Amino acid sequence: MTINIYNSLNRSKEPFETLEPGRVKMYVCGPTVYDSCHIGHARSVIVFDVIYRYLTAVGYDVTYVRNFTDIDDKIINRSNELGVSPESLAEKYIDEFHHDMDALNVLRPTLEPRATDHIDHIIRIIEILMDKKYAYASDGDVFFSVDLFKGYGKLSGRKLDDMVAGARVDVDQRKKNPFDFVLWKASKPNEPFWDSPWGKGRPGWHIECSAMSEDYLGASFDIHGGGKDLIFPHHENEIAQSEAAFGKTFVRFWIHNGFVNINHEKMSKSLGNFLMIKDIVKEYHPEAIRLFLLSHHYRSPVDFTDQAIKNVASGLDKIYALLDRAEKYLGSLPDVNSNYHKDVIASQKDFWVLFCDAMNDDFNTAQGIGVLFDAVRSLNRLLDQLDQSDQTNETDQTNQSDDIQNRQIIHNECLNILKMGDILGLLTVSPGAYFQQKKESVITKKSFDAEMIEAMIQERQDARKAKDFKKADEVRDRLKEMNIEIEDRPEGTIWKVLS
RNA sequence: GGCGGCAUAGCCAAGUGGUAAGGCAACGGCCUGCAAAGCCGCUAUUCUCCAGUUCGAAUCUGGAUGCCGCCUCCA
Repeated sequence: MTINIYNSLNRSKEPFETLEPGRVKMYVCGPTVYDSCHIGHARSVIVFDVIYRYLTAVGYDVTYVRNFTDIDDKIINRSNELGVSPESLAEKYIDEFHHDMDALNVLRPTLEPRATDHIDHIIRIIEILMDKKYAYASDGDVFFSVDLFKGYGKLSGRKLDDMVAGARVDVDQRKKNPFDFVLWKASKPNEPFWDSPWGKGRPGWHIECSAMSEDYLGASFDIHGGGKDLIFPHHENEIAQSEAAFGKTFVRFWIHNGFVNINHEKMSKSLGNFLMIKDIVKEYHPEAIRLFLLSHHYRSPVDFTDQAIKNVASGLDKIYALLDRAEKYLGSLPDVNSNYHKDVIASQKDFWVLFCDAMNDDFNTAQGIGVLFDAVRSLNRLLDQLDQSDQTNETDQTNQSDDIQNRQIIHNECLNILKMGDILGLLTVSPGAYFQQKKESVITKKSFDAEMIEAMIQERQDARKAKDFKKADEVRDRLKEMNIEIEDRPEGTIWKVLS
């Protein structure tokens, strides 16, 4: 089995090979903790969450590091505005980040280091760069000299000569080249600072990632990820610093996710259209948000609209409804938490293998979700057939052995579906809990009374028994207006909330 | 100005040389008192347009048009 990954460094898909057999070392740029997380953060975090889950599931021992940038101009500015310390501001948003991501079923990485815990390490790397003459100091600031690093521009495809210096920003006159960037920044009065050989100051933005990745993963590691916007200058500068300091290839595979638009527009401060995670999880099921984000390839842009996510939510209902059917047939659903990576190599092309084929092709979750729905349809079809034969056949010996066989098939197919869900971070609750949760949310939101709904359903049942179908249909129409749909099942009438 | 990306049905979206997955929506059928759910069928002779390479192109090349991102310590 080979996983092909699109490597931003070479702009092509390449077979994934690790530095150490069976081990993956992965670093993903985490948030600067000065504000609440929005849907764009969610996408990045979820994309790499799925990559982490998949690599682990197929048997890799993955060390996944995702940092917090907890010292930075934006944090300082914000804390000044609010009159709180930068530390407490960072702490607050780290808590909120965890809270949001937990709500979205995101697994915690192996390590979540913070920049401020690595100041000594940062200073050491800057000293190495000073010794090697890649860096120069000026008035307490330290800059990296891009002209001296031969590979500068190799990730972003930029050539220093082609770039218009200072096209959009004033050039700092102390820089030897306008694209030189800050490694260490002298602190102004009333700003947080650490002592350094160049005076009191704080790290530049890019150097922290070089320090933390080296600390936990070494000077050379397998995967580095982040949003597309980080390619230049952040990741370009990380490469320059790390490779200049340590003399080794920094990262083998660079993975960058695309952006989220809101109603065809970029999220921006001026438009005021930032969609915060804490707000959308109130409106939509967290798994609907995941399914929505993962139904697009991770490198493509995603356009978030109410209609789009509602459509996806209908699809999620469909999967849970199937699981509900299967659970009733089997008595209980298979346990997906059992160790399953060993059976990845299947003798035939079952849905799990097809799903893995999709994932192996640059983590193509959109295609994988297609396979998931194929599996759902296939299992529904089988259950339909069994329902029909139940009605026509009497029990005899052959039926009993068929029954055992059918249960086995349904169990396996169901397990495949749950395994796919496990990789995508979906289908993590029981079908009963899922539909119950939807009911409760509509009851709370619209202040409906569950007992009232039950009473209406009973009213309709009574009317049906009396063959008063006109009245029965009226009751059903009234429920429909309340966004509630009923289903007459063999075991009784149930109701559910429309997405 | 430099660099990069995208354009596939009513909508969303896979597919990167071998004859168009999947979801949502619509319509027809089975089922049902009628519905709903589920299943079956139907829905792009065709992938923005033009030219080229090829036995063969949504996929490769050149050009046109449209949209978007980065070059601002924005995921």
